[in-house]
This record gives sequence, C-alpha cells and structure tokens, in this order.
Amino acid sequence: MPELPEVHGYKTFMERTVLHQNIIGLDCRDTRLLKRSLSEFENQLIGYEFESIERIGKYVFINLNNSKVLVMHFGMTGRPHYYKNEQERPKFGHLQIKFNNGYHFAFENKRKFGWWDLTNSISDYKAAHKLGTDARTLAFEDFYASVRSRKTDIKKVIMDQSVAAGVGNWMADEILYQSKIHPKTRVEDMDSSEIQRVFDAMKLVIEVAIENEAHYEDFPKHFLMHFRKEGGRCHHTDVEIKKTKVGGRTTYYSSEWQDNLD
DNA sequence: CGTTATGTTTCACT
DNA sequence: CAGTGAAACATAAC
Repeated sequence: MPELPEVHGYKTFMERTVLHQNIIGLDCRDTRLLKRSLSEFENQLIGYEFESIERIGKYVFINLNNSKVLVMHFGMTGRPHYYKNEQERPKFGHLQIKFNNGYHFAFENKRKFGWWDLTNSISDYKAAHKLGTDARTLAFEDFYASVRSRKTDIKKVIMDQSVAAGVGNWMADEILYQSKIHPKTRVEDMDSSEIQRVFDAMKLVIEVAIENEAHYEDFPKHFLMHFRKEGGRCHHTDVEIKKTKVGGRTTYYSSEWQDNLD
C-alpha cells in the first residue's frame, strides 16, 4: 500500500499518538525486520521518547530525545497501529513498542518487506541511501535537472527514489495517465514541456491523494485508480486499459489516451 | 498448486 | 559511470 500519500497519513497518525511518552518496552517477533541487532534497538529506544517525526518519500524518521533517529520503512504491506490493550495487537504486528501511559504502538507488516534502522543523522542517511528530495516539495528545476540526462523509460525515472522520493508503482501509473504520456516513453524523446506536464501531474496526484487521505474511492472520477485493473475502461476514451511491464513492475495505461507511442 | 502483490537491494552483464 | 534484467527477501491472498 504505502507510497508517499499513505506514508504521509501514517506520519500524521503517529504524530498524534506516539510522541512525548517514555518507551518502556520493545517486543520483536522477527529480528529480520531490524537492520541492526535487537539489543542496539533496546539500548537506543527504551527509556527514551519520540520527539518529532519527519518524512522523506516513503521513509519515516523519528527523532528521539537522545539525538538518535529511528528510521522506518513500511515496505509493501506496512501500517502503524496504536491501542491500549495488548489483545488488540494486529496479527502481523511483528514489532511492538510499549509506552509508560499503557498504550502500545505496533508496526504491522504482513510481507516483512518493511524494516527499522537507526541513524545519527538524517542527512548522512539520505546520502548513503541515495534518497532524493521529497516529491511533494521538489522544485521543477531540480526535477528537470535529474530527469533530462536519463536514457530510459519515463516511468522508471519517476519511480527512482533519488529523483523524486515517494513515487511508487500506482502513483507512477496515475501520474503518467494524468500527463497523457505513455509509460515506456524514453526520456531522451521528451521535450521540456512534456517533462513539465509529468511534473505538474506528480504534484496534482500527490495533493489529491493527501487531501483524500489516500482513499482511492474518493479520488476524482477521471483518476486511473478507479479503473486500474484488468478489464478496466479509460474514463476519457472508454477503451480497455492495457497491462504491461515496465522496469519489472506491472504497469496499467490507456493506449489511446496516452497515445504518444502506441 | 500457481500467480500476484502499491518496495528495496544486490549482482552479473552490456 | 549508466543502465538492464533478474533474483532475492517473505508471505498472504486469490
């Protein structure tokens, strides 16, 4: 599920729930979700508090009051939970924190592609992991500069987390549908006005998705998410949506609407 | 049983 | 260095 708009909602949820409470316990059911040893997490978390939260793309950085930073990535199937009774711990809540107010925070992660890490510096972490500027705040000049020299399909480029952090598979399809650009268009074949269109659509999709709290059913009628499936029909042309692969990822597009290649 | 899934990382190869 | 394709990670759901 989680791409930029979903993770944005998770951050807001966590800001309303987990800040400024003493951490008194950490329960880990599977250490494969931890990028460091369990004892390192225990040492850095227990006895401390979460002070503030930042989000860059799909990454969440939680600042602790001991100057450490807990880095969280939800993978493909992650979600945060907050509840009082431990009975409410979700089935796939593999990591759980207990606070001194009696409440619990669970990191639900069905497929276990999500993880936690620790760092001393968000900027060092960004550099080391080639994480770019968040797509929501990225300026066109910077987007254009990192896109224009690429020699591959536009969809691959906008999903590159060093270009625009936060764009994932469904957003990339939606952005290109809104731009009327075929996902396999080579960037070197695009002019600056087409790149501008992609950029504008990226901003639009992000804001619409955040406004609607990533509830796809509430998106405007002309959004691909309503018919992004086999047998779906394009809102504009009524032609059946096509399915293909781009960069190894399932890709849906409307061949007549995004007609610059087909 | 086989297929698919909204993500990231690594690696062999061009 | 840029780019590609595939594999790996791990598991539920259809």
